[in-house]
Amino acid sequence: MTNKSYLNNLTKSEEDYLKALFQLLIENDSMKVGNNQLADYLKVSPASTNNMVKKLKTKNYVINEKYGKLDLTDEGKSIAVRLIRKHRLWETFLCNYLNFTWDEVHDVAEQLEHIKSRKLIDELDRFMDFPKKDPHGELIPNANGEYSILPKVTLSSLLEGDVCKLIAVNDGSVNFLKYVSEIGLALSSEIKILEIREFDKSIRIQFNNTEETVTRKFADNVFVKKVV
Amino acid sequence: MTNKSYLNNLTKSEEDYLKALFQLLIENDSMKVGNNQLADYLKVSPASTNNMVKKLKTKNYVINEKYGKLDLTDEGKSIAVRLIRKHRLWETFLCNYLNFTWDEVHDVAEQLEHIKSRKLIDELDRFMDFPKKDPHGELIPNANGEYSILPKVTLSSLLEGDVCKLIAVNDGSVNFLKYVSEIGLALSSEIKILEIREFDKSIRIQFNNTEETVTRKFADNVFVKKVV
DNA sequence: TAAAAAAGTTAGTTATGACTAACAAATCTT
DNA sequence: AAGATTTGTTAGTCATAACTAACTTTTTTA
Repeated sequence: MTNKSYLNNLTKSEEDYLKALFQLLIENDSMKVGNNQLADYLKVSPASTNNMVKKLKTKNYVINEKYGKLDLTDEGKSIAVRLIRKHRLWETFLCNYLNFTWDEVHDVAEQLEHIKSRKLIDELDRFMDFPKKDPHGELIPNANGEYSILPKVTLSSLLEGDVCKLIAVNDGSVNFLKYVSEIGLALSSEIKILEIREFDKSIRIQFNNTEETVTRKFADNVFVKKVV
Repeated sequence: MTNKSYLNNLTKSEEDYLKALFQLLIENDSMKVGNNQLADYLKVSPASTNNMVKKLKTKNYVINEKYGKLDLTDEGKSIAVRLIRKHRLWETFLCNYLNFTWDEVHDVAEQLEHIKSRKLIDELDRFMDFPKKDPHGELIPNANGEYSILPKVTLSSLLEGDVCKLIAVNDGSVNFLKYVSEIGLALSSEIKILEIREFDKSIRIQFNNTEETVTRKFADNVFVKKVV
């Protein structure tokens, strides 16, 4: 048996930790995720995290030596990817069929991703005709757990005069997502960098015949593909 | 504020107890549901039930005096009805859109009914164009919690020569549901009672140009509307 | 109606997964 | 390299919700 992770019966908490660790590992380019960092991310005390890490270590999902950094086993990764698949498929369903907006989907998808049924998620995938991307532009892992990661070029990494296309946004903050829609940005919008102000690194951009000034922090959460 | 029950934050367990009690009260014609009966139904020890009943009493969902029978407050009923609404809408979705069969839906719907989002369930309802009945023939409460109960005439209560239409089946047992589909019965099937055998109360029935003998126990779980 | 059975309750235990407080190890800083 | 800071660990507590075992009340039935 190569991979039976989809029939493991993990608690909601265990799943949350595995997914969080997976996402931190990606954000940090697979290097050095610490216990407290994970605690922070999950808004939980370091002691709780330490406990859970021990548990997940005995279950062979997490690799960690005392006072050392955290990593996931292949099993652990596989579970995390399945959770991300479920999360993104549900988000897609909520947006495309149930009239949810960008900023409303996250909380509900957090609940739905813990529903245990292989058939449910694979049928949902089929029902939507195997979507490739979720409403935030993130790639959806397929039923075999194959997972590609979008190369994350932030808007803030570009230079004056560059032109790019919005391919994804960070879905961590409801307020950010609302803001993005309010100013009229959407996936695939073409954005031109007009000016980067030295003083506060704020950026004047142009899109859809509009001009707008955004902060550096904003631009850090917008992922783009350079066009020119 | 007349009714805000949909924003109460109950645990999965609390919800399970309320729904179970509601269903037992209906089965027993609203009379005399006991602690141990509830324990039995939920496959849990009487001590656990006793504990939870106390908790739900202080929260004003359950009515019960020491050594007395159990009942639900209006609040309690309202929560239970919302759970039943969610359960039946999800079952309908799974059957009609995700290729689930009769016997596969129950377990997944048990999980889905605990997802907390008013918008999710109301939009799902709209998406399916406000279905009236779930795949087992049971009525789906509407968004205002209005709930009608099917008059439950069992197949076993009819007499020789009667003709009836199958309107619902008990969804408690996977094996029963599989059996129903296997012999070719479905909602709206017209059934004629050919003979009731005195010896073991087994019943010879005719439907779709087939004849079949079913047991009394089987007939107890098939709900019909008398036609002739 | 008194004994037996059934139903309900209480007390005490367990597992999960949070928490705080106190402590230990590792890493910065100068 | 020593002290300070950050990071990680341990011990002990709490709430939830299950359990068993022992006990009490109610109901049945002989």
